[in-house]
Amino acid sequence: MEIQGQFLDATVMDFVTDGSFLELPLNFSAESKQSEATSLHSMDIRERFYDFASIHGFADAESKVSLGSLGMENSLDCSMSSLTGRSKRKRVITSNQRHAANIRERKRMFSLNEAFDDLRKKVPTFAYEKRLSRIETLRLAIVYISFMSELLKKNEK
DNA sequence: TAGGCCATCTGGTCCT
DNA sequence: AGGACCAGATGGCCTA
Repeated sequence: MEIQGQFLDATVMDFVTDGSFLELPLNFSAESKQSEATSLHSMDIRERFYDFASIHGFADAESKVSLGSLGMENSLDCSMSSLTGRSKRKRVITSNQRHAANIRERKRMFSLNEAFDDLRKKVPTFAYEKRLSRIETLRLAIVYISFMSELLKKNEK
């Protein structure tokens, strides 16, 4: 099943980019048509995924506000230590250890990005001239999974 | 030029 | 104690 590179139009991208779908109910269905604009939006997405699914033959076509801006930086460490009941311990670290930690962090971020690349390949997109950012990838994946779950439920009936 | 995205460094906390 | 994880800061690159 070759999904990559065909399915993302500008409307979907806008949706994914602005993140407003996060406010949508997970179970968006044709039966529970809400009058809200958000539900219309979700219907649009859902129909587009249906189109995509039927094109590819696996569905029947019918069928962080920053803490800084809130002035919360200083309260963070007190709250953390008070929550955990631990006193802050100052960790002494040599420059060699710092260097080693930096390398480990780079490796960690590298594997995180590999995972994002894998996810990008799984998420249906148009042959979009611009690759999905990490946040767009996550958001689109959420939409896609919701759509597929819905599809599965429908096919079970 | 501003804003978005990303890589990297860094220090703090969590976990083994 | 030390590695993993996390989030903030910073700087570079790219695009509208």
